Amino acid sequence: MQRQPLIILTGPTAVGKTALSIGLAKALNGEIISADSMQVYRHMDIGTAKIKPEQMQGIRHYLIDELEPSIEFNVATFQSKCRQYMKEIYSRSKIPILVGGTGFYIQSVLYSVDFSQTETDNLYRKELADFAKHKGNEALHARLMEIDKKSADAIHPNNVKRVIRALEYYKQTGHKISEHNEEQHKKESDYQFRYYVLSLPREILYERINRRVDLMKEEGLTKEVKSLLEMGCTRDMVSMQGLGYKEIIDALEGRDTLDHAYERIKQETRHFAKRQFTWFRRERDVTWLEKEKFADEEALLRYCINDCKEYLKIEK
RNA sequence: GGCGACUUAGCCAAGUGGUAAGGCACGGGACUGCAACUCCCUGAUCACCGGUUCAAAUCCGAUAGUCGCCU
Repeated sequence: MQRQPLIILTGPTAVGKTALSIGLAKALNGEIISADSMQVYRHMDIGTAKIKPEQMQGIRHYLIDELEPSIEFNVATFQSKCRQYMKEIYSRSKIPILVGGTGFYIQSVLYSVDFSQTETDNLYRKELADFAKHKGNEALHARLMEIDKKSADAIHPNNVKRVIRALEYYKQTGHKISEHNEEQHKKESDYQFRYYVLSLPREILYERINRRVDLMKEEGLTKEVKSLLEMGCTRDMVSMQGLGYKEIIDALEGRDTLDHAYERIKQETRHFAKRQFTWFRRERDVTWLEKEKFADEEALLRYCINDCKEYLKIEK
C-alpha cells in the first residue's frame, strides 16, 4: 500500500509556526490539524496564542476550539481524533499538515503508538498518589521495582506521575510498560512524511517569548482567566495547567501578585521552549529549519514548499 | 574630608579557625494516556595584597569598590 503523505510543522513556542503553516497549506492544498494540547480548548485564546479566524485565510483547521476547558484532553484522544480528521482530509484528496508544539502528540500519530484497550483508572491513580504521599516516593517506586524492574530503573523515584502510569499499565494489561514501550519504539511510520522543526537562536527566541507575554498582558489575559474562573474552571483541570493560566489563577486567588505572575509566565515559557528543543533534538528523521538562515519568511516558505514537493511527490 | 558597615558562583545566600549549605538563573538530559505536565543532572576556593597560625572565607593590617551617617 502506498503510504499517505503527511507534513509536520513544529518547533518551540513563539518561533513562528502559525504564519508558515498558512503559506504551506495554501501552496500544497493542505488542511491544518493542530497538535497543541491547549489550543483545543475554547475560551482560551490569548494565553495559548491561538490563531485568529481571520488569520486562517480560509484554510480549514482542526482540533482548535473543539473542547470546553472542563474536558480532559490527552494523547490518546488526540491521536484518535487526529487520525479521524486525517482520514477525512485524505478522502478529499488534500494533505494534512500537523502544526503545533506538543511533540508527544506528534509522535503518537506519526508512529501510530498503540494506546488501545485501556481506560484511565483515576481511582487507582489517586490511590497510588496517596500511597506515595504517605509512604514516600521511594516506597511507590519499590512497588514498580517488584513488577517491572526495567521501568523502575528507567524512571526516577521522584517522577511519581510516570511511576503511577507504569503501575497502572501493569494492573490494566498484565504486561510491563517497559516492554510495550520498547515495541512501540521500533515502529516505522505509516506515513510518507516530512517533519520540520522550525528554530531560532536561543536569545532571539527568548526575546520573542518575553515580548509575546507582554502582549498577552496588554490583550487582557488577566480578564480571560477571570472569566474562565467565573465559568467554573478550577486550577486542577488539565486545561488550567496551561502556561499563563495556572500563574494568573494563583494571582487572582491571592497566592501571588499579578506582576510576579507575569514574570513567572515568561520564565516558565522559556523553560518550556528549552524542553521542546530537547525533545525535538532526539526525535529521529526531523528536518531542522533554522529560520535565521533564510533571507526572510518568503524564502523560508519557498524552501519548504519545494522540499515538500520533492520528498512527498506532491503535484497539486 | 571623617566615622561605620559590607564585599562568598550570573543573582540571592549560609558558613565567625579545620579545609565552601541551599535556592534561583543559565546549560544539558529523560519523557510512548495528565506532556504548556512531571522528573533528573550540572558550577566557586570565598574583592585584592600582606601577616598571624600546624591550619583562615573565617583573626590582624593595608588597598580597592559599594552603601549609610556626619562635617
